[in-house]
Amino acid sequence: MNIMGPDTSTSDLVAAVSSELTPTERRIAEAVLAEPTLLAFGTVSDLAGRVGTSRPSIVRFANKLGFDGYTTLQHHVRSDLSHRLSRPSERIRSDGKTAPPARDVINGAISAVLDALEDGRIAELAAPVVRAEKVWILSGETSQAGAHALHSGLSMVRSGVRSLEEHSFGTALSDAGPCDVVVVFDFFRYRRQVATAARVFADAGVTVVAITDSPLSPLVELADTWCQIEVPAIGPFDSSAPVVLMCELLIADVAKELQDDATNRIDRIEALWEKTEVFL
Amino acid sequence: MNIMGPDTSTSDLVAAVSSELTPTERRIAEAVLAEPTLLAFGTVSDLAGRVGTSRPSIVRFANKLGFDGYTTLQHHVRSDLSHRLSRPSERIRSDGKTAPPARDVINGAISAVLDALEDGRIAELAAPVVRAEKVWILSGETSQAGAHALHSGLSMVRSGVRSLEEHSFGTALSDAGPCDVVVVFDFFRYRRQVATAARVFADAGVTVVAITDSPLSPLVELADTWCQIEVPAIGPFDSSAPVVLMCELLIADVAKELQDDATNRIDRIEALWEKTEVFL
DNA sequence: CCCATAATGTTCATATTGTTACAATATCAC
DNA sequence: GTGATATTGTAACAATATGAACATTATGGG
Repeated sequence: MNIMGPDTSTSDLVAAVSSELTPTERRIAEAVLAEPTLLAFGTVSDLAGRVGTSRPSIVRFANKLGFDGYTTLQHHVRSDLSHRLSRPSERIRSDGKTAPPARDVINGAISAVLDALEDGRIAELAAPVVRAEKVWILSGETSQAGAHALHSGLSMVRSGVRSLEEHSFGTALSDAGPCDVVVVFDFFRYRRQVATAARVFADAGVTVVAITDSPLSPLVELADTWCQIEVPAIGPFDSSAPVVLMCELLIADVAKELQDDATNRIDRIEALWEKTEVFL
Repeated sequence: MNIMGPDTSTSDLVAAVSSELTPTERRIAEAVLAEPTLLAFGTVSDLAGRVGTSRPSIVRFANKLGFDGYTTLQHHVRSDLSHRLSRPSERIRSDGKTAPPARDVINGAISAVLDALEDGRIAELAAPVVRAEKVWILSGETSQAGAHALHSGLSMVRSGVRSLEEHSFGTALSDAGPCDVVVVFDFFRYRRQVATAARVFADAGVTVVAITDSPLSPLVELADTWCQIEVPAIGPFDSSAPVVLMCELLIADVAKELQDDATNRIDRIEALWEKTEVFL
């Protein structure tokens, strides 16, 4: 018998025993996780057919989850499902009700990013990054998440990507030239260091791509291209999710432009990973 | 055969023929409407027993609704139900012969995060982080963005937050004790290093909080609490935006729990920034 | 009241279900 | 290799499902 409560979801059920699953049982688990209604509606034969195994294997799977048969497991799943159906919070019907405001703000910001970068807008930002000899990344402390995402992603598709730590501005700057590009992040409470560093880059002839939250940002006047990002608040902090998303879209576009160069690079990295067995 | 489309709800179905229902059929209709899962889950006998009638009456009821048997009616109800059950993020895939637009996939994943962490779910994840003496953060190369966001955010609200770099596992591990918590990130192509390191933590009695993409993840069995995150693809890469968002929600909740401690800490950091004139 | 007809219940054939016991196969330590 | 063990598939069975033909009961107009 299963020790877990009556309201345990399918995922939790599977999770509890995920380590001791045999190969076929794992396939069964994957199937029922991918299509949750299979367990609730399907018969043993249905499942066996779907997974491509025999009926007893399905029953044994149910046993391993802690039930004394498929029927019992199905009962559990069904009661859990109808339980969720009756709860109003699980709005399966229409989203007509009041959605929590935080949710709207976040969704809005994400949508805004997708809107802003539709069509050719990403390309405008990506173009200099594609062409650049070296790509510098510059950010304040609060917008590091985006910078970090950009750095690691961009490194996958091209070489010469370098992040600027707050202290090493000086040494790094001496390497920068007019064929380079700097991507600068800064948001509302604009940081002096970032702004001044960006200016130095600009003066050195480096193309400046700015990611910021307002046309009034000090970065905008320095920038050759720039992009506005809405920064929603999550609790006491600013969310970097929109920035991260933007960076990822940018990376994808750069990869697309670089075409073979990028894929070759990715393939090499992948091959290296395979060889050193980093994956399970 | 029924003339209505495949997505007609149960209520519409009975409404269409409500005028020509016999008394017992009407009772059946009432029962079915009162408890929608009856049709989806129950057998003919179940329903007959519930309504207090004979099995053939149920079949005839199905016929009157326009189906050629109970089985067909049940299929209809089930497909309608599973359609409604599937969250918007999944609905996209099911519709798709054409590849779903990136926008929807991303929005879906973001919504899924917000759904998954509704109610008290975040609190469950946050609680150990609040209580912990030290908080370790562990992640593979591809999920660094989330780890980074968590590290920098969490450092704002509490002390003793430490990230694990891939090389310094050994030294760091010797410091970890049973009062600590480790937050582990890993997604689909699960990395050997992360899994083994997590295991070492778990064996040392450290509370393991896992952020991963499937209950079948190797992290789940080690975890005391875990959280499932959908990882959408952006171009050739996986997006970390959902993970980042999740981390930020987590941080906000930890901050809320720590209340005064956190605000004091934030104030001190802010004051320091002011004094060193980091802002413009 | 009586009959025609609608409504419902009973019985049964057939198919399919879930389950168990057993055989075959693959896996792995030695 | 070889034997022990774990994993999966096959065959058999009792129980149950559905749907159809038939029997029964209720209903309402003449």
